[in-house]
Amino acid sequence: METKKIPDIVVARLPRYLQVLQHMKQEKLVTTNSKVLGDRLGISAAQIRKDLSQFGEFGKQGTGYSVDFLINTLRVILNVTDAWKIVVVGAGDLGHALAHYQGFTNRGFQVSMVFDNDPRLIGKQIGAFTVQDTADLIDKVRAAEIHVAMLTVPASAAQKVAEELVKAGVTAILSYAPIVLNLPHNIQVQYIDPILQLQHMTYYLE
Amino acid sequence: METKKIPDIVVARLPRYLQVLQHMKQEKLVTTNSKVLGDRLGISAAQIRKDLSQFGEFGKQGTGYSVDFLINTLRVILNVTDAWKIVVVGAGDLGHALAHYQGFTNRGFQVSMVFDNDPRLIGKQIGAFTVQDTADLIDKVRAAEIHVAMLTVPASAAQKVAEELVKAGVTAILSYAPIVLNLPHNIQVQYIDPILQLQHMTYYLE
DNA sequence: CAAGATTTGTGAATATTATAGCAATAAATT
DNA sequence: AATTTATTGCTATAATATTCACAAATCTTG
Repeated sequence: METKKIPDIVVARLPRYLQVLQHMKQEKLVTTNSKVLGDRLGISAAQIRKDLSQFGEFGKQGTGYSVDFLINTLRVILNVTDAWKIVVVGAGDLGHALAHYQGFTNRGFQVSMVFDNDPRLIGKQIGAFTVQDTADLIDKVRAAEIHVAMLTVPASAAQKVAEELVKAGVTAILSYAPIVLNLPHNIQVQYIDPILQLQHMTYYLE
Repeated sequence: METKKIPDIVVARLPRYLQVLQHMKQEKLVTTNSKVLGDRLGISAAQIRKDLSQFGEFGKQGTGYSVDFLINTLRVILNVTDAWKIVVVGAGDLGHALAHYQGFTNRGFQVSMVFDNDPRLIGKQIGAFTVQDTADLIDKVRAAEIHVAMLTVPASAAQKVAEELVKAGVTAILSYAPIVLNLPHNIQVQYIDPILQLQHMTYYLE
């Protein structure tokens, strides 16, 4: 093992490995190997071994990998051993969907607060959460020490809200707004825009 | 210009270029250049020029690119000059959000049908759509000649529904289910799983 | 317990992707 | 109209990423 700078493209694959391993665990598989993992992911076995070898030696020759051990290892590497609190800003359909989604807990996250600036939504209940006024966002998010946010406001509001989140101490933002956010370099930003992925596919259609 | 095989990684960037160009058009910008585009996208100017040059010569030395012309060109390349009809399967919160979303039309898509297998949802109205029974999916999607689908059913149902979509003639699927689908090679598949992106970011957090 | 079958981790070889740099061209300026 | 400035498209180069292939380690089988 060599602890140099790990390429980001490798880091990006680790969550997928973890996802498949957690499915394997549900299927009661106790051990696996790079060939099987690769087949499930559409990735070569060599790549999986190389990626993992960046972080240590987790397998055993002749046998492969312990599913449980590799899950735990990847959770440590990806920093999701505990659940990160998440703030959702934007209580529209998408915010609703995220606030209701049951899949976060066993993958390292938990929605903790939901905000919106629409008076018709403020105070309303969404599952376990009461929609709070975005005007109070900075104070409340800072007080709760939340560092991860999901942004589901309209594109026109996204930049402003993102800046408020940063002021509140958030350092990782997953934005569903179809615009490029302009934020300090130390802030992690990822985007979800289904249309980008649809257009990627239509390129290959007749 | 050389029409060899275009690398997929280049194709994946084109929708982002188109997105930014459409914003520029809204801002009434008439021309732009690789430097400005690159700054907005966090990509080098050379890369943008190189990517575009794979498809032809669209710029003018000393001036840059016409925003309108480049938008039209990218729409042709990405095959989104007309609007693709989309079927949404799964009428939960996420399906609702997608059915209501106003952003598809001017980017090459239009939701046309919504399905679910839950008797409590079938027949219900979601915006302009009546939720239809998944039992009728194959016939109705085939009859409507829909080739693009968004899958928002629970993970446990996703593989089965995806196979039905393929039988119905769908060749591009955007899946929100957090599992890897197993489908014929000629089917385009893309995934949206916010947790993968959250975990990618937490790797870099303290 | 020896022989054969597996499977890892990794250095070396290949392949792919990104960047640098510049001739060519167009526009702006004097 | 000559000079300067801006910007493309593209070739050459550099940087990254992937795959190959094999010694070493472990398990399986007779």
